[in-house]
Amino acid sequence: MKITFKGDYAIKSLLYLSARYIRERGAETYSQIQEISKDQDIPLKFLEQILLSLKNAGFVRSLRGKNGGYTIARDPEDIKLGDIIRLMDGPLSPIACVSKSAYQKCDFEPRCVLRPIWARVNDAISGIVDNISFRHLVEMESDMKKKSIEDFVYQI
Amino acid sequence: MKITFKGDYAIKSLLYLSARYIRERGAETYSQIQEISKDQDIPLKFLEQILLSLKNAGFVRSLRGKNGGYTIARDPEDIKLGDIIRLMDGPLSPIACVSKSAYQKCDFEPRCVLRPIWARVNDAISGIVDNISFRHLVEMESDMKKKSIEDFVYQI
DNA sequence: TTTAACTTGACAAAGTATATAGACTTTGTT
DNA sequence: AACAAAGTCTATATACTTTGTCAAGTTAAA
Repeated sequence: MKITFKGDYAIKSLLYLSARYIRERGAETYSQIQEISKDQDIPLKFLEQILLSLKNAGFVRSLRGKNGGYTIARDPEDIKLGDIIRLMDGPLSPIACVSKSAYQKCDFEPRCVLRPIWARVNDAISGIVDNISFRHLVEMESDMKKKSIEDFVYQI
Repeated sequence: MKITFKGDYAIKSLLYLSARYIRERGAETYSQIQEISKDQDIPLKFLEQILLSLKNAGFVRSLRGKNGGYTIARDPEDIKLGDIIRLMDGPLSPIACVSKSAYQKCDFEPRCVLRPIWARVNDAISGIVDNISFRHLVEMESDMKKKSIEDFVYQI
Protein backbone atom coordinates (compact mmCIF):
# COMPACT_ATOMS: atom_id res chain seq x y z
CA MET A 1 0.00 0.00 0.00
CA LYS A 2 1.26 3.43 -0.87
CA ILE A 3 -0.53 6.66 -0.12
CA THR A 4 0.07 9.14 -2.92
CA PHE A 5 -0.86 12.79 -2.95
CA LYS A 6 -4.03 11.87 -4.77
CA GLY A 7 -5.12 9.60 -1.95
CA ASP A 8 -3.98 12.01 0.70
CA TYR A 9 -5.90 14.88 -0.91
CA ALA A 10 -9.00 12.74 -1.26
CA ILE A 11 -8.92 11.77 2.40
CA LYS A 12 -8.42 15.37 3.50
CA SER A 13 -11.23 16.62 1.30
CA LEU A 14 -13.60 14.00 2.62
CA LEU A 15 -12.49 14.77 6.15
CA TYR A 16 -13.32 18.42 5.52
CA LEU A 17 -16.79 17.53 4.27
CA SER A 18 -17.31 15.06 7.11
CA ALA A 19 -16.46 17.65 9.72
CA ARG A 20 -18.94 20.03 8.19
CA TYR A 21 -21.61 17.33 8.04
CA ILE A 22 -21.16 16.58 11.72
CA ARG A 23 -20.93 20.22 12.77
CA GLU A 24 -24.07 21.14 10.85
CA ARG A 25 -25.87 17.87 11.58
CA GLY A 26 -26.58 17.06 7.94
CA ALA A 27 -25.48 17.43 4.34
CA GLU A 28 -27.66 20.36 3.36
CA THR A 29 -24.94 22.91 2.69
CA TYR A 30 -22.37 22.66 -0.06
CA SER A 31 -18.65 23.38 -0.01
CA GLN A 32 -17.12 24.71 -3.17
CA ILE A 33 -13.97 23.36 -4.76
CA GLN A 34 -12.14 26.64 -4.21
CA GLU A 35 -13.03 26.64 -0.54
CA ILE A 36 -11.72 23.11 -0.02
CA SER A 37 -8.69 23.82 -2.17
CA LYS A 38 -7.69 26.82 -0.04
CA ASP A 39 -8.50 25.30 3.31
CA GLN A 40 -6.68 22.05 2.67
CA ASP A 41 -3.97 23.49 0.43
CA ILE A 42 -4.72 21.28 -2.56
CA PRO A 43 -4.06 22.36 -6.19
CA LEU A 44 -7.41 23.45 -7.60
CA LYS A 45 -7.45 21.55 -10.87
CA PHE A 46 -6.14 18.41 -9.27
CA LEU A 47 -8.83 18.63 -6.61
CA GLU A 48 -11.45 18.96 -9.37
CA GLN A 49 -10.44 15.54 -10.70
CA ILE A 50 -10.34 14.01 -7.26
CA LEU A 51 -13.80 15.22 -6.25
CA LEU A 52 -15.16 13.95 -9.52
CA SER A 53 -13.79 10.48 -8.74
CA LEU A 54 -15.27 10.62 -5.27
CA LYS A 55 -18.58 11.63 -6.77
CA ASN A 56 -18.62 8.86 -9.38
CA ALA A 57 -17.87 6.38 -6.63
CA GLY A 58 -20.79 7.68 -4.59
CA PHE A 59 -18.94 9.16 -1.63
CA VAL A 60 -19.92 12.78 -2.29
CA ARG A 61 -22.79 14.57 -4.01
CA SER A 62 -22.64 17.82 -5.92
CA LEU A 63 -24.84 20.73 -6.82
CA ARG A 64 -24.21 22.83 -9.90
CA GLY A 65 -24.58 26.53 -10.36
CA LYS A 66 -24.60 29.36 -7.88
CA ASN A 67 -24.28 28.26 -4.27
CA GLY A 68 -23.37 24.87 -5.63
CA GLY A 69 -20.51 22.68 -4.50
CA TYR A 70 -19.90 19.36 -2.83
CA THR A 71 -21.32 17.65 0.18
CA ILE A 72 -20.84 14.21 1.62
CA ALA A 73 -23.22 11.58 0.22
CA ARG A 74 -23.45 9.31 3.25
CA ASP A 75 -23.01 9.44 6.98
CA PRO A 76 -19.26 9.70 7.70
CA GLU A 77 -19.78 6.74 10.00
CA ASP A 78 -20.35 4.57 6.92
CA ILE A 79 -17.29 5.61 4.96
CA LYS A 80 -14.12 3.84 5.94
CA LEU A 81 -10.59 5.04 5.37
CA GLY A 82 -9.89 1.85 3.41
CA ASP A 83 -12.64 2.63 0.91
CA ILE A 84 -11.00 5.87 -0.12
CA ILE A 85 -7.48 4.47 -0.24
CA ARG A 86 -8.59 1.61 -2.47
CA LEU A 87 -10.44 3.98 -4.77
CA MET A 88 -7.66 6.52 -5.16
CA ASP A 89 -4.43 4.59 -4.68
CA GLY A 90 -5.39 1.06 -5.65
CA PRO A 91 -5.45 -2.21 -3.73
CA LEU A 92 -4.09 -2.46 -0.19
CA SER A 93 -2.34 -5.78 -0.79
CA PRO A 94 1.40 -5.81 -1.36
CA ILE A 95 0.92 -8.07 -4.37
CA ALA A 96 -1.98 -8.85 -6.70
CA CYS A 97 -2.20 -12.58 -5.93
CA VAL A 98 -3.67 -11.89 -2.47
CA SER A 99 -5.83 -8.91 -3.32
CA LYS A 100 -9.58 -9.07 -2.84
CA SER A 101 -10.24 -5.96 -4.92
CA ALA A 102 -7.67 -6.57 -7.66
CA TYR A 103 -6.88 -10.29 -7.61
CA GLN A 104 -4.66 -11.74 -10.30
CA LYS A 105 -3.90 -15.39 -10.54
CA CYS A 106 -0.31 -16.55 -10.28
CA ASP A 107 0.92 -19.85 -11.66
CA PHE A 108 2.87 -20.76 -8.56
CA GLU A 109 0.08 -20.04 -6.09
CA PRO A 110 -0.37 -23.48 -4.55
CA ARG A 111 3.33 -23.98 -3.92
CA CYS A 112 4.25 -20.39 -3.04
CA VAL A 113 5.58 -19.88 0.49
CA LEU A 114 5.20 -16.14 0.21
CA ARG A 115 1.51 -16.01 -0.63
CA PRO A 116 0.22 -16.72 2.88
CA ILE A 117 2.60 -14.09 4.20
CA TRP A 118 1.34 -11.44 1.81
CA ALA A 119 -2.16 -12.48 2.80
CA ARG A 120 -1.36 -11.84 6.45
CA VAL A 121 0.04 -8.42 5.57
CA ASN A 122 -3.06 -7.68 3.58
CA ASP A 123 -5.31 -8.67 6.48
CA ALA A 124 -3.29 -6.58 8.91
CA ILE A 125 -3.61 -3.47 6.75
CA SER A 126 -7.30 -4.01 6.06
CA GLY A 127 -7.88 -4.64 9.75
CA ILE A 128 -6.73 -1.13 10.47
CA VAL A 129 -8.02 1.02 7.65
CA ASP A 130 -11.36 -0.75 7.25
CA ASN A 131 -12.17 -0.11 10.90
CA ILE A 132 -11.55 3.61 10.87
CA SER A 133 -14.50 5.68 9.65
CA PHE A 134 -14.51 9.34 8.76
CA ARG A 135 -16.55 9.97 11.88
CA HIS A 136 -13.65 8.50 13.83
CA LEU A 137 -11.27 10.80 12.04
CA VAL A 138 -13.32 13.90 12.76
CA GLU A 139 -13.53 12.96 16.41
CA MET A 140 -9.81 12.34 16.51
CA GLU A 141 -9.19 15.73 14.98
CA SER A 142 -11.18 17.58 17.62
CA ASP A 143 -9.67 15.45 20.35
CA MET A 144 -6.19 16.36 19.17
CA LYS A 145 -6.50 19.81 20.61
CA LYS A 146 -7.04 18.47 24.09
CA LYS A 147 -5.23 15.22 24.66
CA SER A 148 -2.66 12.93 23.15
CA ILE A 149 -3.77 11.42 19.89
CA GLU A 150 -1.81 8.25 20.39
CA ASP A 151 -4.07 6.90 23.16
CA PHE A 152 -7.15 7.44 21.09
CA VAL A 153 -5.90 5.57 18.07
CA TYR A 154 -4.98 2.52 20.06
CA GLN A 155 -8.32 2.53 21.82
CA ILE A 156 -10.37 1.94 18.64
CA MET B 1 4.28 -1.48 0.68
CA LYS B 2 4.35 -2.89 -2.79
CA ILE B 3 6.27 -5.99 -3.83
CA THR B 4 7.60 -5.54 -7.35
CA PHE B 5 9.20 -8.18 -9.52
CA LYS B 6 12.56 -6.94 -8.36
CA GLY B 7 11.70 -7.62 -4.74
CA ASP B 8 10.03 -10.90 -5.55
CA TYR B 9 13.05 -12.08 -7.55
CA ALA B 10 15.41 -11.02 -4.78
CA ILE B 11 13.45 -12.95 -2.17
CA LYS B 12 13.29 -16.04 -4.34
CA SER B 13 17.00 -15.92 -5.10
CA LEU B 14 17.86 -15.57 -1.46
CA LEU B 15 15.46 -18.36 -0.61
CA TYR B 16 17.26 -20.55 -3.13
CA LEU B 17 20.63 -19.76 -1.58
CA SER B 18 19.24 -20.21 1.94
CA ALA B 19 17.88 -23.65 1.12
CA ARG B 20 21.24 -24.65 -0.23
CA TYR B 21 23.01 -23.28 2.84
CA ILE B 22 20.79 -25.28 5.14
CA ARG B 23 20.90 -28.43 3.04
CA GLU B 24 24.70 -28.33 2.80
CA ARG B 25 25.23 -27.02 6.32
CA GLY B 26 27.32 -24.04 5.23
CA ALA B 27 28.10 -21.52 2.52
CA GLU B 28 31.08 -23.27 0.96
CA THR B 29 29.59 -23.92 -2.46
CA TYR B 30 28.57 -21.28 -4.96
CA SER B 31 25.49 -21.08 -7.17
CA GLN B 32 25.89 -19.40 -10.50
CA ILE B 33 23.58 -16.72 -11.85
CA GLN B 34 22.48 -18.98 -14.71
CA GLU B 35 21.58 -21.75 -12.33
CA ILE B 36 19.42 -19.47 -10.17
CA SER B 37 17.95 -17.80 -13.23
CA LYS B 38 16.78 -21.11 -14.66
CA ASP B 39 15.60 -22.64 -11.43
CA GLN B 40 13.62 -19.61 -10.31
CA ASP B 41 12.62 -18.44 -13.79
CA ILE B 42 14.16 -14.99 -13.50
CA PRO B 43 15.50 -12.99 -16.50
CA LEU B 44 19.27 -13.46 -16.46
CA LYS B 45 20.43 -9.89 -16.87
CA PHE B 46 17.85 -8.61 -14.41
CA LEU B 47 18.98 -11.18 -11.87
CA GLU B 48 22.55 -10.02 -12.39
CA GLN B 49 21.64 -6.55 -11.12
CA ILE B 50 19.61 -7.91 -8.26
CA LEU B 51 22.38 -10.16 -6.99
CA LEU B 52 24.77 -7.23 -7.22
CA SER B 53 22.50 -5.17 -4.98
CA LEU B 54 22.20 -8.03 -2.54
CA LYS B 55 25.96 -8.33 -2.53
CA ASN B 56 26.59 -4.62 -1.97
CA ALA B 57 24.14 -4.73 0.92
CA GLY B 58 26.00 -7.66 2.43
CA PHE B 59 23.37 -10.38 2.15
CA VAL B 60 25.31 -12.54 -0.31
CA ARG B 61 28.96 -13.08 -1.16
CA SER B 62 30.39 -13.79 -4.58
CA LEU B 63 33.33 -15.45 -6.19
CA ARG B 64 34.56 -14.32 -9.60
CA GLY B 65 36.01 -16.30 -12.41
CA LYS B 66 35.50 -19.88 -13.36
CA ASN B 67 33.57 -21.95 -10.82
CA GLY B 68 32.50 -18.66 -9.27
CA GLY B 69 29.01 -17.70 -8.25
CA TYR B 70 26.99 -16.56 -5.28
CA THR B 71 26.47 -17.85 -1.80
CA ILE B 72 24.65 -16.46 1.20
CA ALA B 73 26.76 -14.19 3.41
CA ARG B 74 25.07 -14.87 6.75
CA ASP B 75 23.00 -17.51 8.46
CA PRO B 76 19.50 -17.42 6.91
CA GLU B 77 18.24 -17.13 10.49
CA ASP B 78 19.68 -13.63 10.62
CA ILE B 79 18.17 -12.32 7.42
CA LYS B 80 14.60 -11.15 7.72
CA LEU B 81 12.07 -10.83 4.93
CA GLY B 82 11.67 -7.16 5.81
CA ASP B 83 15.37 -6.49 5.20
CA ILE B 84 15.11 -7.60 1.60
CA ILE B 85 11.83 -5.85 0.88
CA ARG B 86 13.21 -2.57 2.21
CA LEU B 87 16.37 -2.94 0.17
CA MET B 88 14.71 -3.80 -3.12
CA ASP B 89 11.30 -2.16 -3.00
CA GLY B 90 11.83 0.69 -0.57
CA PRO B 91 10.28 1.54 2.76
CA LEU B 92 7.44 -0.49 4.21
CA SER B 93 5.50 2.55 5.40
CA PRO B 94 2.54 3.77 3.35
CA ILE B 95 3.89 7.33 3.55
CA ALA B 96 7.30 8.86 4.17
CA CYS B 97 6.36 10.82 7.31
CA VAL B 98 6.15 7.62 9.38
CA SER B 99 9.03 5.72 7.82
CA LYS B 100 11.99 4.71 9.93
CA SER B 101 14.19 3.89 6.94
CA ALA B 102 13.11 6.79 4.69
CA TYR B 103 11.65 9.44 6.96
CA GLN B 104 10.68 12.77 5.50
CA LYS B 105 9.38 15.60 7.57
CA CYS B 106 5.92 16.97 6.87
CA ASP B 107 4.80 20.44 7.89
CA PHE B 108 1.49 19.29 9.31
CA GLU B 109 2.91 16.48 11.43
CA PRO B 110 1.88 17.64 14.89
CA ARG B 111 -1.72 18.31 13.86
CA CYS B 112 -2.16 15.45 11.38
CA VAL B 113 -4.82 12.91 12.33
CA LEU B 114 -3.60 10.48 9.72
CA ARG B 115 -0.02 10.19 10.89
CA PRO B 116 -0.69 7.94 13.88
CA ILE B 117 -2.80 5.73 11.64
CA TRP B 118 -0.04 5.34 9.07
CA ALA B 119 2.29 4.61 11.96
CA ARG B 120 0.03 1.79 13.09
CA VAL B 121 -0.04 0.38 9.56
CA ASN B 122 3.72 0.61 9.41
CA ASP B 123 4.07 -1.23 12.72
CA ALA B 124 1.65 -3.92 11.62
CA ILE B 125 3.58 -4.60 8.43
CA SER B 126 6.97 -4.53 10.15
CA GLY B 127 5.62 -6.81 12.85
CA ILE B 128 5.04 -9.46 10.22
CA VAL B 129 7.94 -9.20 7.81
CA ASP B 130 10.62 -8.42 10.38
CA ASN B 131 9.75 -11.60 12.26
CA ILE B 132 10.07 -13.96 9.35
CA SER B 133 13.61 -15.11 8.60
CA PHE B 134 14.83 -16.95 5.54
CA ARG B 135 15.28 -20.00 7.73
CA HIS B 136 11.57 -19.81 8.46
CA LEU B 137 10.83 -19.59 4.77
CA VAL B 138 12.96 -22.60 3.93
CA GLU B 139 11.25 -24.60 6.66
CA MET B 140 7.87 -23.49 5.42
CA GLU B 141 8.76 -24.57 1.93
CA SER B 142 9.67 -28.08 2.97
CA ASP B 143 6.65 -28.30 5.22
CA MET B 144 4.39 -27.35 2.34
CA LYS B 145 4.79 -30.75 0.80
CA LYS B 146 3.35 -32.43 3.86
CA LYS B 147 0.78 -30.29 5.59
CA SER B 148 -1.25 -27.16 5.14
CA ILE B 149 0.86 -24.08 4.99
CA GLU B 150 -1.75 -21.91 6.58
CA ASP B 151 -1.35 -23.42 10.05
CA PHE B 152 2.36 -22.94 9.98
CA VAL B 153 2.26 -19.30 9.08
CA TYR B 154 -0.09 -18.45 11.88
CA GLN B 155 1.99 -20.35 14.38
CA ILE B 156 5.07 -18.15 14.03
C1' DT C 1 -27.30 36.20 -16.68
C1' DT C 2 -24.00 34.65 -13.72
C1' DT C 3 -21.89 31.16 -11.21
C1' DA C 4 -20.05 26.82 -10.51
C1' DA C 5 -19.86 22.08 -11.52
C1' DC C 6 -19.23 18.62 -15.59
C1' DT C 7 -16.87 16.68 -19.58
C1' DT C 8 -13.24 15.87 -22.70
C1' DG C 9 -8.89 15.94 -24.30
C1' DA C 10 -4.28 17.14 -24.60
C1' DC C 11 0.14 17.92 -22.66
C1' DA C 12 4.35 17.50 -19.78
C1' DA C 13 8.04 16.83 -16.40
C1' DA C 14 9.66 13.53 -13.24
C1' DG C 15 10.02 9.19 -11.45
C1' DT C 16 9.45 3.96 -11.32
C1' DA C 17 9.33 -0.70 -13.24
C1' DT C 18 11.23 -4.03 -16.09
C1' DA C 19 14.23 -5.16 -18.25
C1' DT C 20 18.39 -5.50 -22.30
C1' DA C 21 23.22 -4.53 -24.16
C1' DG C 22 27.91 -4.27 -24.12
C1' DA C 23 32.36 -3.67 -22.38
C1' DC C 24 35.37 -4.87 -18.60
C1' DT C 25 37.68 -7.64 -14.83
C1' DT C 26 38.88 -11.70 -12.48
C1' DT C 27 39.91 -16.53 -12.09
C1' DG C 28 40.81 -21.32 -13.35
C1' DT C 29 42.27 -24.37 -16.89
C1' DT C 30 44.83 -25.81 -20.90
C1' DA D 1 50.23 -17.25 -22.56
C1' DA D 2 45.74 -17.95 -24.20
C1' DC D 3 41.07 -18.80 -23.52
C1' DA D 4 36.73 -19.51 -21.56
C1' DA D 5 33.73 -18.88 -17.74
C1' DA D 6 31.86 -16.02 -14.46
C1' DG D 7 30.95 -11.80 -11.97
C1' DT D 8 31.04 -6.24 -12.40
C1' DC D 9 29.77 -1.91 -14.05
C1' DT D 10 27.48 1.53 -16.87
C1' DA D 11 24.38 2.81 -20.14
C1' DT D 12 20.16 2.54 -22.68
C1' DA D 13 15.14 1.55 -23.76
C1' DT D 14 10.32 1.24 -23.21
C1' DA D 15 6.23 1.67 -20.96
C1' DC D 16 3.65 3.20 -17.15
C1' DT D 17 2.47 6.14 -13.09
C1' DT D 18 2.48 10.37 -10.60
C1' DT D 19 1.33 14.99 -10.23
C1' DG D 20 -0.25 18.03 -12.03
C1' DT D 21 -1.68 22.16 -15.88
C1' DC D 22 -4.47 24.13 -19.68
C1' DA D 23 -8.27 24.88 -22.63
C1' DA D 24 -12.74 24.90 -24.38
C1' DG D 25 -16.75 24.13 -24.08
C1' DT D 26 -21.65 22.11 -21.65
C1' DT D 27 -25.14 21.87 -18.14
C1' DA D 28 -27.76 23.26 -14.22
C1' DA D 29 -29.30 26.32 -10.54
C1' DA D 30 -30.09 30.87 -8.29
